[in-house]
Amino acid sequence: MFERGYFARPVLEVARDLVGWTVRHGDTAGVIVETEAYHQDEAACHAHVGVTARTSTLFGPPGLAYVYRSYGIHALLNVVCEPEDVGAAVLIRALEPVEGLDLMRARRRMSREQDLCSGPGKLTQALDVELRHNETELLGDGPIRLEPPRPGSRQELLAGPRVGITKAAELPWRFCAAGSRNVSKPWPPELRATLR
DNA sequence: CATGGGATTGACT
DNA sequence: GTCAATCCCATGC
Repeated sequence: MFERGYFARPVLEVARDLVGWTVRHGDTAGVIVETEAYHQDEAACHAHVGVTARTSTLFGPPGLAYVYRSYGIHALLNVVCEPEDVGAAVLIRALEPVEGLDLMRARRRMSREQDLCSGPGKLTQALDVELRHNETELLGDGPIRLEPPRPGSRQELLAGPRVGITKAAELPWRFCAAGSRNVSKPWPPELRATLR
Protein backbone atom coordinates (compact mmCIF):
# COMPACT_ATOMS: atom_id res chain seq x y z
CA MET A 1 0.00 0.00 0.00
CA PHE A 2 1.22 3.48 -0.82
CA GLU A 3 1.34 6.13 1.85
CA ARG A 4 2.88 9.49 2.46
CA GLY A 5 6.26 7.95 3.14
CA TYR A 6 6.41 6.89 -0.50
CA PHE A 7 6.96 10.56 -1.39
CA ALA A 8 9.41 11.20 1.46
CA ARG A 9 12.19 9.98 -0.81
CA PRO A 10 14.71 11.71 -3.09
CA VAL A 11 12.65 13.74 -5.53
CA LEU A 12 14.56 12.34 -8.52
CA GLU A 13 13.48 8.83 -7.60
CA VAL A 14 9.86 9.82 -7.17
CA ALA A 15 9.85 11.76 -10.45
CA ARG A 16 10.85 8.60 -12.31
CA ASP A 17 8.50 6.37 -10.36
CA LEU A 18 5.45 8.58 -10.90
CA VAL A 19 5.44 7.94 -14.65
CA GLY A 20 2.67 5.39 -15.07
CA TRP A 21 0.58 6.56 -12.12
CA THR A 22 -2.92 7.85 -12.72
CA VAL A 23 -4.17 11.31 -11.75
CA ARG A 24 -7.91 11.39 -11.18
CA HIS A 25 -10.28 14.30 -10.51
CA GLY A 26 -13.98 13.60 -10.59
CA ASP A 27 -14.88 11.93 -13.87
CA THR A 28 -11.61 12.77 -15.58
CA ALA A 29 -8.36 10.83 -15.31
CA GLY A 30 -5.07 10.35 -17.12
CA VAL A 31 -1.86 8.34 -16.84
CA ILE A 32 1.30 10.34 -16.14
CA VAL A 33 3.68 10.27 -19.12
CA GLU A 34 5.97 13.19 -18.23
CA THR A 35 7.39 14.61 -14.99
CA GLU A 36 10.09 16.98 -13.80
CA ALA A 37 11.91 17.06 -10.46
CA TYR A 38 12.53 20.27 -8.49
CA HIS A 39 14.66 20.56 -5.36
CA GLN A 40 15.49 23.46 -3.05
CA ASP A 41 19.23 23.03 -3.72
CA GLU A 42 18.92 24.13 -7.37
CA ALA A 43 17.86 27.58 -8.53
CA ALA A 44 14.96 26.59 -10.78
CA CYS A 45 12.96 25.36 -7.77
CA HIS A 46 10.58 27.80 -6.13
CA ALA A 47 11.79 26.47 -2.78
CA HIS A 48 15.30 27.74 -3.55
CA VAL A 49 14.43 31.10 -1.90
CA GLY A 50 13.44 29.40 1.35
CA VAL A 51 10.13 29.30 3.17
CA THR A 52 7.73 32.04 1.99
CA ALA A 53 3.97 32.32 1.65
CA ARG A 54 4.27 30.77 -1.78
CA THR A 55 6.73 27.98 -1.00
CA SER A 56 5.53 26.80 2.40
CA THR A 57 3.62 23.97 0.73
CA LEU A 58 6.87 22.65 -0.74
CA PHE A 59 8.37 22.39 2.74
CA GLY A 60 5.29 20.70 4.18
CA PRO A 61 4.28 17.05 4.35
CA PRO A 62 5.06 14.89 1.29
CA GLY A 63 2.17 13.58 -0.77
CA LEU A 64 0.30 16.87 -0.83
CA ALA A 65 -0.42 18.89 -3.96
CA TYR A 66 1.55 22.05 -4.71
CA VAL A 67 -0.50 24.09 -7.19
CA TYR A 68 0.62 27.53 -8.32
CA ARG A 69 -0.30 29.97 -11.06
CA SER A 70 2.06 30.22 -14.00
CA TYR A 71 2.23 33.25 -16.28
CA GLY A 72 -0.94 34.54 -14.65
CA ILE A 73 -2.97 32.03 -16.58
CA HIS A 74 -2.25 28.39 -15.90
CA ALA A 75 -2.38 26.31 -12.73
CA LEU A 76 0.50 23.83 -12.52
CA LEU A 77 0.23 20.63 -10.47
CA ASN A 78 3.11 19.24 -8.41
CA VAL A 79 3.48 16.43 -5.88
CA VAL A 80 5.40 17.49 -2.76
CA CYS A 81 8.33 15.15 -2.07
CA GLU A 82 11.19 14.52 0.36
CA PRO A 83 10.75 14.66 4.14
CA GLU A 84 9.06 17.62 5.76
CA ASP A 85 11.24 20.75 5.91
CA VAL A 86 12.93 19.82 2.63
CA GLY A 87 11.49 21.87 -0.26
CA ALA A 88 11.01 19.62 -3.29
CA ALA A 89 8.29 18.51 -5.69
CA VAL A 90 7.56 16.62 -8.89
CA LEU A 91 5.85 18.67 -11.60
CA ILE A 92 3.26 16.67 -13.52
CA ARG A 93 3.85 17.81 -17.11
CA ALA A 94 1.70 15.52 -19.26
CA LEU A 95 -0.92 12.78 -19.10
CA GLU A 96 -2.33 10.19 -21.43
CA PRO A 97 -6.09 10.83 -21.21
CA VAL A 98 -7.93 7.69 -20.13
CA GLU A 99 -11.27 8.77 -18.67
CA GLY A 100 -13.73 11.60 -19.29
CA LEU A 101 -12.24 12.60 -22.63
CA ASP A 102 -15.38 14.39 -23.77
CA LEU A 103 -15.42 16.48 -20.60
CA MET A 104 -11.75 17.26 -21.22
CA ARG A 105 -12.58 18.29 -24.78
CA ALA A 106 -15.25 20.65 -23.50
CA ARG A 107 -12.95 22.22 -20.91
CA ARG A 108 -10.04 22.49 -23.32
CA ARG A 109 -12.04 23.47 -26.40
CA MET A 110 -9.84 21.05 -28.27
CA SER A 111 -10.83 17.80 -29.91
CA ARG A 112 -7.71 15.80 -30.63
CA GLU A 113 -6.69 13.46 -27.84
CA GLN A 114 -3.05 14.55 -28.03
CA ASP A 115 -4.08 18.17 -27.38
CA LEU A 116 -5.94 17.47 -24.13
CA CYS A 117 -3.23 16.80 -21.53
CA SER A 118 0.10 17.26 -23.38
CA GLY A 119 1.42 20.03 -21.14
CA PRO A 120 1.39 21.11 -17.49
CA GLY A 121 -1.15 23.89 -18.08
CA LYS A 122 -3.25 21.76 -20.41
CA LEU A 123 -3.73 18.85 -18.03
CA THR A 124 -4.86 21.07 -15.17
CA GLN A 125 -7.43 22.65 -17.47
CA ALA A 126 -8.58 19.23 -18.69
CA LEU A 127 -8.90 17.90 -15.11
CA ASP A 128 -10.13 21.20 -13.64
CA VAL A 129 -7.25 21.49 -11.17
CA GLU A 130 -7.05 24.96 -9.67
CA LEU A 131 -5.23 26.91 -6.98
CA ARG A 132 -7.80 25.87 -4.40
CA HIS A 133 -6.33 22.36 -4.63
CA ASN A 134 -3.02 23.57 -3.26
CA GLU A 135 -2.06 21.57 -0.16
CA THR A 136 -4.74 18.93 -0.68
CA GLU A 137 -3.93 15.29 0.04
CA LEU A 138 -3.26 13.25 -3.10
CA LEU A 139 -3.26 9.74 -1.62
CA GLY A 140 -6.26 10.04 0.69
CA ASP A 141 -9.86 10.88 -0.07
CA GLY A 142 -9.29 14.38 -1.38
CA PRO A 143 -10.75 15.60 -4.67
CA ILE A 144 -7.60 14.85 -6.65
CA ARG A 145 -6.13 11.37 -6.34
CA LEU A 146 -2.97 9.60 -7.36
CA GLU A 147 -3.40 5.92 -8.15
CA PRO A 148 -0.45 3.55 -8.56
CA PRO A 149 0.12 1.56 -11.74
CA ARG A 150 -0.72 -2.12 -11.97
CA PRO A 151 1.91 -4.11 -10.09
CA GLY A 152 4.59 -5.40 -12.43
CA SER A 153 3.82 -2.94 -15.21
CA ARG A 154 6.92 -1.24 -16.53
CA GLN A 155 7.49 1.75 -18.72
CA GLU A 156 10.68 2.63 -20.55
CA LEU A 157 11.79 6.16 -19.65
CA LEU A 158 13.74 8.90 -21.34
CA ALA A 159 15.57 11.61 -19.38
CA GLY A 160 16.55 15.09 -20.50
CA PRO A 161 16.73 18.76 -19.49
CA ARG A 162 13.69 20.44 -17.97
CA VAL A 163 11.49 22.66 -20.12
CA GLY A 164 11.00 26.41 -19.90
CA ILE A 165 13.50 27.34 -17.20
CA THR A 166 16.55 29.59 -17.30
CA LYS A 167 18.32 28.60 -14.09
CA ALA A 168 19.85 25.15 -13.60
CA ALA A 169 18.67 24.41 -17.13
CA GLU A 170 21.35 21.81 -17.69
CA LEU A 171 20.11 19.26 -15.15
CA PRO A 172 18.50 16.22 -16.85
CA TRP A 173 15.58 16.13 -14.46
CA ARG A 174 12.77 15.65 -16.97
CA PHE A 175 11.37 12.15 -17.44
CA CYS A 176 9.07 10.91 -20.19
CA ALA A 177 7.42 7.65 -21.11
CA ALA A 178 9.26 6.48 -24.22
CA GLY A 179 7.13 6.66 -27.34
CA SER A 180 4.21 8.55 -25.77
CA ARG A 181 2.29 10.83 -28.13
CA ASN A 182 1.07 12.89 -25.19
CA VAL A 183 4.32 14.49 -24.00
CA SER A 184 4.52 18.29 -23.88
CA LYS A 185 7.41 18.73 -26.27
CA PRO A 186 9.17 16.55 -28.83
CA TRP A 187 12.17 14.82 -27.42
CA PRO A 188 15.52 16.18 -28.63
CA PRO A 189 17.10 13.09 -30.21
CA GLU A 190 20.66 13.97 -29.19
CA LEU A 191 19.65 14.18 -25.53
CA ARG A 192 17.94 10.84 -25.32
CA ALA A 193 18.96 8.46 -22.59
CA THR A 194 17.10 5.30 -21.79
CA LEU A 195 16.56 4.81 -18.09
CA ARG A 196 14.23 1.92 -17.60
C1' DC B 1 3.18 50.18 -1.73
C1' DA B 2 5.22 49.53 -6.87
C1' DT B 3 7.49 46.75 -9.70
C1' DG B 4 8.89 42.73 -12.38
C1' DG B 5 9.30 38.02 -13.54
C1' DG B 6 7.79 33.72 -14.71
C1' DA B 7 8.11 25.39 -14.20
C1' DT B 8 2.76 28.26 -20.53
C1' DT B 9 -0.29 28.31 -24.22
C1' DG B 10 -2.56 29.38 -28.56
C1' DA B 11 -3.05 32.55 -32.20
C1' DC B 12 -0.86 34.70 -35.67
C1' DT B 13 2.99 36.18 -39.42
C1' DG C 1 9.23 31.65 -36.10
C1' DT C 2 7.02 35.76 -32.82
C1' DC C 3 4.11 37.47 -29.21
C1' DA C 4 0.39 38.77 -25.94
C1' DA C 5 -2.51 37.33 -22.19
C1' DT C 6 -2.75 37.76 -17.07
C1' DC C 7 -2.02 37.09 -11.81
C1' DC C 8 0.45 35.56 -7.91
C1' DC C 9 3.89 36.80 -5.08
C1' DA C 10 8.95 37.90 -4.08
C1' DT C 11 11.59 41.73 -3.80
C1' DG C 12 12.95 46.41 -2.94
C1' DC C 13 12.03 51.19 -1.81
